Amino acid sequence: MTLSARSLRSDAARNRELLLAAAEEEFAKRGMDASIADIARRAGVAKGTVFRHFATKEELVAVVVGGHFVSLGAVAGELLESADPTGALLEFLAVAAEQLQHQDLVFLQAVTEGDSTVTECRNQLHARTNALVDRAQEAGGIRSDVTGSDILLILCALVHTVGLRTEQTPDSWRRHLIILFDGLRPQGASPLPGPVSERL
Amino acid sequence: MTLSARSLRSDAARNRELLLAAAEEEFAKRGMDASIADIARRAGVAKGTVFRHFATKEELVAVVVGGHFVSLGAVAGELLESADPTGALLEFLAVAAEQLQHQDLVFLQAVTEGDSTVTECRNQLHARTNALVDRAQEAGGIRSDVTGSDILLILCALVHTVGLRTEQTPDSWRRHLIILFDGLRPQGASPLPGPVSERL
Amino acid sequence: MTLSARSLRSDAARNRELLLAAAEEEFAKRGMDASIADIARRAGVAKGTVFRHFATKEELVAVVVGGHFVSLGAVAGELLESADPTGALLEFLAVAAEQLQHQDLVFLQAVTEGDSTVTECRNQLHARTNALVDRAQEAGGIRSDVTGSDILLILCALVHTVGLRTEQTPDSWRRHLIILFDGLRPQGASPLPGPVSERL
Amino acid sequence: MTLSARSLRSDAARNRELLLAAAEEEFAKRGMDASIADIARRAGVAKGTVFRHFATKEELVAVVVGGHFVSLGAVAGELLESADPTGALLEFLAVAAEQLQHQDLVFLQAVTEGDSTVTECRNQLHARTNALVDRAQEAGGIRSDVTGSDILLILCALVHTVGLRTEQTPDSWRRHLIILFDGLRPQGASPLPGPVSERL
DNA sequence: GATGAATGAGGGTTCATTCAT
DNA sequence: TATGAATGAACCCTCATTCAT
Repeated sequence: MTLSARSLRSDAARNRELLLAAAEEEFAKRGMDASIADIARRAGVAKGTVFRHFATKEELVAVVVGGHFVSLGAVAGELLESADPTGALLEFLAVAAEQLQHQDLVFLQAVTEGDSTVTECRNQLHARTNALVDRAQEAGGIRSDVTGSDILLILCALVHTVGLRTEQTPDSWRRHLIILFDGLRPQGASPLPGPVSERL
Repeated sequence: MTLSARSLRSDAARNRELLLAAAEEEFAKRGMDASIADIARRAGVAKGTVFRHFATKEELVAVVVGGHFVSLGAVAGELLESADPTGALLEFLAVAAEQLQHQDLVFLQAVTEGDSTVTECRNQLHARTNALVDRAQEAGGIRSDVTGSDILLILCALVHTVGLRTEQTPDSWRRHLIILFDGLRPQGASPLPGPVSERL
Repeated sequence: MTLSARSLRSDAARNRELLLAAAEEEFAKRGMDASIADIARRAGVAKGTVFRHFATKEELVAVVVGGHFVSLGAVAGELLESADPTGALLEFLAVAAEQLQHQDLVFLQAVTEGDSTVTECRNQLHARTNALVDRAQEAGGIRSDVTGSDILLILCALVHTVGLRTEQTPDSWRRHLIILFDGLRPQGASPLPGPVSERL
Repeated sequence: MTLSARSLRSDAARNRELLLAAAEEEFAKRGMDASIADIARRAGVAKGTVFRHFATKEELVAVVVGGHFVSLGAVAGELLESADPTGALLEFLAVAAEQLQHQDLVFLQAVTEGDSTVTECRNQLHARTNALVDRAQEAGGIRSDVTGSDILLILCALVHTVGLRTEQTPDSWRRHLIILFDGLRPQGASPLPGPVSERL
């Protein structure tokens, strides 16, 4: 009974994963203009099934975006244990960029504004990124006038351009990430104007 | 008749400008989701008039985006005369960012893919940016492994985030631009992987 | 086995009652717009269970409506024994109105058109109401040109308005019922045009 | 020019009338469940055209319902000039019932709750009906404990049943109207409980 | 050239109904 | 028998685009 109950649910769970994967790809391609119909088609389910799993298109976006925040937060959490603070920050950026390659968090986040679950995930990611930055700064690895918010924002921005150039130079963001990182070095850093807000 | 023909033409020209200005503002606010109806309303003309001037919404976008390319190209052209190559590049970035503040070229460009006029404008902008970069590199002002494409792309990416954070820290891109520029310094630059394509 | 079979059956019977009660309330609140999902939720069962008991939403409506017919028919049956024919009719109307207060039979019946069970129940109610009317007419209590159909129809109509005015004057139908009854008096009654059909 | 402008508008005006007529019929048949698609089809226009004329389904309902209020109000207004107050009230009821034959105002009004234009129309109708009733009462033609609200409500209720019985006895409401009117006679009227609200 | 009415495809969402478990 | 996941038709509504005037 438990088994059958579980297997029933596992079908549903499978659809949920298919839907999230499909949504990920469709949102990556078309942003919020991705249609529920396309997502359903890609997942191989009927349109109605989408709404069984996610009450609203916005909720679907929130889950997708929230998932990224959680996942990035986990990466940051692990790297906070690293013995090499500066290297940890660099690795965080690399891993994060790799992971975000197909998503434009900055863009999709706009839709999610106000969803408390997503906000929470984001805040945690934020806190951890700030911690990573703090440690790198204390170690003298990066300039002291930069914040975690700056870095996350730039990171998202860089990744944003990926989708548009896939066929040509899908890896250009790697170059740009290094330029960014070089811009974070403390030696000879130019002074920055006004602070960035704490929100991502 | 010549008179009336001319006045008609000047009326039409005026409408065209009104429409472009309105489109600029609406696209800035809502991206491609801006509706023709809203643009027409803001321009003070009827919906049908939009299509008399621009066969398609995409064409309207193309003209707006193309306008930005031309305008940025002009800025780059002037700065190519500057006696201070490195300063010229920095200034170009600052002016471009300022100008793009309300437009997301990278985003809107996707729609324009394939429009030959826009491509041409973009190529010119590209060529001039490359020239600016070359001169700065020759002067030893910036690292030698970076291209004009890299810089334009990063610039657009940074500006992309502006719209979403208007109320909080509308100027965060200024901070990020400086970080970018610091990342361009030749001293101790980390090696970059593979080249970026020539296309913007 | 008998035991478990029986317990299953009584569970099913219980669910059936729960569903009918839930349907009654939901239909009262939202008419035919009440959703199966809401009814199931209110009854505390799964959606699928609704369809095990009632093949169709229409069938569920038919059973609910039929139940009212049966119940009203029973009331009429009892009152046929009364020693005061005119008082019996008045009481019938009062009791019926009270009972229908939350249901719009005339409305819901439209959906039931053609269901033979409901038709049967309705015919019985009809017959008994006609009998009540006949007796009252013989006793000289009400005008002779009115039929049971007239009265049932008017009754349903009056009750129909109840739902819409709940907060304001939930009892206005009591006033209207009396006006109706006064209209039934034989003294000085105006002649009525053409007969009403026998169907409710 | 005025001519052409007007003819353009007259096409639109024609569609508007076609739509209102179609809406009238569809709402009569299915109440609020009438679909925009059906209304458009019946009017012979595309779905989108409905929304050009009426921003919302509710607005369409409001216009239809409001139209009835206005029209009934006009009838009442004329009859207020009559030399025979009691006859005027009877005629008002007859004309109103005739006109409402295919509409269930009480039902559709629920949707319109809160629309200020409709409310205004309804209030005027209300005021005039009250005036008709007052005059009939002063003339001793009808019982003194009844209000215009009572009468309108009953009238709508009676008419409500029409639609459901079209094929059988479409005119049964004529019978019921007379019964209602007989119930309004002052002689031997039974006392009515609590007052009805002023709102229709 | 300009207008704005008309079109119709497509979008998000709901819901009765079916069916595997 | 009961469950609840899946389906797909239908709904209201938006919007780029066309066209008669």
